[in-house]
Amino acid sequence: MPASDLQRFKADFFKALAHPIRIRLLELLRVRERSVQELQAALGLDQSTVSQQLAVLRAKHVVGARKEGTTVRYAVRDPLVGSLLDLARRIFNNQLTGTRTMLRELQREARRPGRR
Amino acid sequence: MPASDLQRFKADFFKALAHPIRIRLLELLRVRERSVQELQAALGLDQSTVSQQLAVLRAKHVVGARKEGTTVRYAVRDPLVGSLLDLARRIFNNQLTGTRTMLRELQREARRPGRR
DNA sequence: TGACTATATAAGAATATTGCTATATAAACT
DNA sequence: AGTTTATATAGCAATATTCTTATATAGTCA
Repeated sequence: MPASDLQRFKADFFKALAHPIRIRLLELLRVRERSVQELQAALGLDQSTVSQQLAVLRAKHVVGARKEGTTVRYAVRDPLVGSLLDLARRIFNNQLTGTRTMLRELQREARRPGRR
Repeated sequence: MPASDLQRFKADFFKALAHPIRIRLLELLRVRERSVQELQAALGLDQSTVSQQLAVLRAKHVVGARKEGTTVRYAVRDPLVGSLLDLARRIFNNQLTGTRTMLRELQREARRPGRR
């Protein structure tokens, strides 16, 4: 596999996570397996939307589906995906903290103008 | 911040990683700070392309830029991004292993047909 | 078989991202 | 001031993703 293929593969994986609905689906699925109905109800979205976004996650092998009678249960395929989301959460937290800090800093500057 | 905004924020972060060139940039930058020129040379891409993709990473606050005379040096803003890439690498590895295993399994089935 | 339920997929307009090429800005140097 | 070097951005066609609505499939049960 040429290196460029590998980068494309990696990019595709991140692309799978790059949608608000898919993030919410994964945050539910990382806890436990769930049927499409459950997901649909939990997110207040219509069936088609949920099914489509699950299809994207399935195509990238992030989740797996298990058919049971007429319902299909989805689950995260690799528990490391959960860790990835946790790590991402820590990064977001740093970013937001940075932003808030910067805002506070800006306000401080405004209160003592020209002090540099 | 409503929950949906947060999910959009998270999705945007992953979107920043969802491009082969940006992955390669980050893999270089996680080692150390680099100028646009260095990145350009290392990846064999033209100036405009590199600058554009860096702009995407900058917009999502994944990297930061530091101007030094006429050159601009980029760096990853949060070292956790490096950890994230490592974790992602482990996930890819599991996936590919799975694929290879499946391929091997398929071949095994072909050799003993109808054995189910 | 027919109706019902759960899920998947198709089709196409709306929107966003990419890839190119050209141009702009800004610092340093003559 | 004019030129060179490093970087950024604009403009726009090509491509990919998303959203919405409609339809298809497949299992279950009367």
